[in-house]
Amino acid sequence: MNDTGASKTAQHAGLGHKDRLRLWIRLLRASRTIENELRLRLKSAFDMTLPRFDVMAALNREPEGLLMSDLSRFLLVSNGNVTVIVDRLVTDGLVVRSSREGDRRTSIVRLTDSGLTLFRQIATEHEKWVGELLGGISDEDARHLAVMLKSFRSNWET
Amino acid sequence: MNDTGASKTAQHAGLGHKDRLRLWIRLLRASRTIENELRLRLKSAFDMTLPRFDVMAALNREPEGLLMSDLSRFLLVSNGNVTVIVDRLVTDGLVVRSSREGDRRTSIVRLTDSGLTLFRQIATEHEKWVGELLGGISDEDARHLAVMLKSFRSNWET
DNA sequence: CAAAATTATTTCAAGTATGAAGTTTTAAGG
DNA sequence: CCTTAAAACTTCATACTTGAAATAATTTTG
Repeated sequence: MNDTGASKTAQHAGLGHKDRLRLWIRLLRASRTIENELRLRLKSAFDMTLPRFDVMAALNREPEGLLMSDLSRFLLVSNGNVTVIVDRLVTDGLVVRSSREGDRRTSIVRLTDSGLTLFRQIATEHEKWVGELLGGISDEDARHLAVMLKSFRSNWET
Repeated sequence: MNDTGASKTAQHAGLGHKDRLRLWIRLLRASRTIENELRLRLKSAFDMTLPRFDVMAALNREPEGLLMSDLSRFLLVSNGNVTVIVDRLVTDGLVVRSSREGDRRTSIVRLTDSGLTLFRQIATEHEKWVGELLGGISDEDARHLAVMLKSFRSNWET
């Protein structure tokens, strides 16, 4: 089972790289698989796209609203991207931009009432879907995984 | 540490859903973070995009070449998408479509010599980057994670 | 305070991405 | 055979995404 026995502490370059590469590929495939399935279901059940739902979910967490740059940072997508998605949600009446006292560069983005209503409907189903899609992972593993994924970031983000 | 004690076998609906949702969000954030960083580095070091590199990596695994539909299935992206990316790689001389005896609908896609040379250069760096970005995860955790992520899929893919 | 730097956002070109519709070719049924 | 169905792609309209450049407002500095 053990190879050289040096693997566990092989920080001195290159040895664990193959394992990490395999892990990255699996991580990517898992997240693409889930994302594809969620996209399909959102489309067919609610005529909603994933990026729009993501923005609504972020706004739902902050009843006070968020700046465009907050959305960009939180969702890990570019500024220009957020602009387009929010524009579309505004057109659909699900979201509003309200101007802010003291800083005319920014505007705060909030869910409208109908946006909130719709979000809650979708979120209920969405949560079930995720529960189902990740159902093959035990509760214990799920928690373990979540902890690992939470902490990995701080190690290289100077 | 334990709450009710019923969590481990709570298959009867709804209970683990919140945990799974959190896990999904972390999974998505982790993979977006890594993807964003890799995209940046590929661009600045090799003027290469991630989708093109993904196609080249898939082709590298199969010296015999792959059908368009094989690429689509393996990379989990649509047919139309693969067409565009491969078109671009052909234009750049990194890949060729060669027609096939016996079935004129299909063509086999392969790396060219220069495609293979370039891929190997990039892959070396790419592997280091991934090793670095996932370096915060111990070897043991990395293996554990990889196993979990490999098997989760079969549970709902009827 | 005025100039310079910073911050927040939008605009734009280029590149992905999907899913549906269309084309060409092959396989299956009769 | 010849029609029908199926398979493998490509094309197209629409939507998302990035990163760079442009705009506008605020803050910092000399």
